[in-house]
Amino acid sequence: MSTFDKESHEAMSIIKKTYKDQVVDYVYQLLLSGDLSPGDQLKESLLAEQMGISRAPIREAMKELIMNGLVDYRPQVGNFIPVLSPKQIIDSYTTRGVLEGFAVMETCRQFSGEDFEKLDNLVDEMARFAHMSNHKMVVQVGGEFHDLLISKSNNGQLLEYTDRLSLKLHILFYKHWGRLYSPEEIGARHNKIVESIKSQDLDRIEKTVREHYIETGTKIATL
Amino acid sequence: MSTFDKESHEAMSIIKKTYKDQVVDYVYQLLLSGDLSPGDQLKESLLAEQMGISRAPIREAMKELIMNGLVDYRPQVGNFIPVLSPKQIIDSYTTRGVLEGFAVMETCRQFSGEDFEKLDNLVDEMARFAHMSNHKMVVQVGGEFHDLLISKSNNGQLLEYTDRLSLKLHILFYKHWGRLYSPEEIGARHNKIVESIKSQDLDRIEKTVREHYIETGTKIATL
DNA sequence: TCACTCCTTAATGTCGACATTCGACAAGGA
DNA sequence: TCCTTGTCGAATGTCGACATTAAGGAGTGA
Repeated sequence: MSTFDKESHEAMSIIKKTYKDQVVDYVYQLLLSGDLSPGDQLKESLLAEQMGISRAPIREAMKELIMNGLVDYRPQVGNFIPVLSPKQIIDSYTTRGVLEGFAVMETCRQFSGEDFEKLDNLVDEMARFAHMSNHKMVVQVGGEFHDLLISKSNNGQLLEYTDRLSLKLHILFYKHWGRLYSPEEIGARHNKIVESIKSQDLDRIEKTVREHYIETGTKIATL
Repeated sequence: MSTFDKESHEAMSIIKKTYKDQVVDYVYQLLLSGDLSPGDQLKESLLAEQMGISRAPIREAMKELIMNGLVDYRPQVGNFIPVLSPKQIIDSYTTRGVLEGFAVMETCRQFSGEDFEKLDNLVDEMARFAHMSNHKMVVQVGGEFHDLLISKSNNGQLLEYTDRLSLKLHILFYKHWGRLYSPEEIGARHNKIVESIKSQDLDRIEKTVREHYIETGTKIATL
């Protein structure tokens, strides 16, 4: 039907409508490209000038970035890209491990044979891309892996927090993810998670996922 | 010294400075007093008129309320007090239980004899106030109890989320807390937590705190 | 009666200008 | 030298007005 076509067309072309959303994406790009580094200040006037808009939508975007932990706000002073201490890095990853560990544990019985097949394939892909030093694809496939892990949970509150955390950690540290572990280690570490789910041992699952993230955080914190 | 006196005086008198903070507090009061109920819309123009200020600080305040989960934002439509379904209530309490359960478990060895004395006293107080049907004090002492429980944790990321969750749940449901359980049940439920910490059994501690909150959420969800 | 279109209304989204406040640096005195 | 004080610049905080858009009702046709 034409109605559907129209809707899907709109969905494709007008994904970003308000200036606020464009600003958020712009800042994400600045961070991912390295043009913006921890400690840098985001000056509203400067951003407004660069994007050819007023400060109002800039301020709106700042609030969203603050909510997602990608900007530190100091009243009457300004907005800064956060500089995470080693402990703060570990804390963030630990919290993510606590939340996702619970999510996976709680939903472990919903994983089908097809799901396990997908998970195994994703692990293989990660190891293969790691062997080819294609760090970008390692990160992408790793994202799919973790998305599938928590996809069974329908705890909206928990997913809200895990989404925020994974976004924050992705933006701030994705550059390191591909080089943290050897291809063999990457495969082994993620296989460990899949195996724990297959075991249906609740405590083991939760502990495995938790330690996976704590290990990752500890490693990043020591870079 | 006069320097100290001056600082403490300032800290006492100039707590609320910006209009934004005043708006946030104003909305909290509206919620706590019942003048604002789930489903109600917060119209920027109306709030601005009521407080004699412009819409700019109102919008700033909305962002903070959204971040804390006390306002639902619908683009181009407005800001609404969230209407939580029974499942959403349970999800929120479950998530709080997961986070605080981990926090308490991880710090259980730091509780001193003095801490346990305080915890026991707080439980007694709660039961006593419950017997007197002083629901307000039950809630307040309960807050002190839970604050002490997580006070040992220095995981900033985890505390950030637990603070947001406890604030949200307090604002939305504090009215019910005093009447959920009998005085005996209140004492028993909280004693169970203290006893688990005394046992130093990590799994038991985490499980106890978790179930404490899931139970509470389930009970509130059925009201 | 029902469905569709148009229009009005009221809310949010954005703008440019002004007010306020923090931080740094320079000047002065113990 | 160190501490205090005053000034200045630059950034955020706030304002009132205008632009844009979503929701609901009036009106028309079958």
